Amino acid sequence: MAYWLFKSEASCFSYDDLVASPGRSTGWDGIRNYQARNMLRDQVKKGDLILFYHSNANPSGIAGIAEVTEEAHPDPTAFISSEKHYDPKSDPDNPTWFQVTVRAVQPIEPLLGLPDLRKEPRLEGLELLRKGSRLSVHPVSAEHWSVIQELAGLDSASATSATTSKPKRPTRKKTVS
DNA sequence: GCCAACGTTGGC
DNA sequence: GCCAACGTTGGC
Repeated sequence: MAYWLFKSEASCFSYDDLVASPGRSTGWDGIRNYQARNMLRDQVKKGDLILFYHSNANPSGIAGIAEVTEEAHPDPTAFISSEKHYDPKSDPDNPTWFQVTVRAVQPIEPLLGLPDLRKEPRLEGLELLRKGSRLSVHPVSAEHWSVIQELAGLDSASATSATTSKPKRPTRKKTVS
């Protein structure tokens, strides 16, 4: 199980928007950067946990936790000409761009602001905090994850309970999509 | 392959 | 809105 940070412009799609989505879930579409694409496509796995970061926001910061519910599949918005992130060069038979599906797990209220993250010495090395960093999908180490849970006032038990307290069911094929 | 021009991201 | 830092594009 791995940890990630996903950025979203809050005015475009916020954590509240995710919570309000059907099934508290959405396809993480619109990624058009190869480095981020490669991680989405190759490394982000079902069950991984995500820090949902509001960029270009007032204030910017981590607004909640989400989880990966479906691994990489082609990003349909790349093929729709009316979409903002339409890419005419992407071939449906050999897609360039991918998305994963994510579901809201736990909001962080109040949001854990960027200045709070910057002043925590234990978060040194977090990609988000690197000068000039623009990567909208990147890994978070288990150590950094744990520090952020603490700063957010979530102990690791409560953060995982949201995913582990669900009734266990035998694995089965999806019947509805 | 180099690199200048341009577009985008994202903090402030 | 400003601007620094990146990523991409395209001429050569």
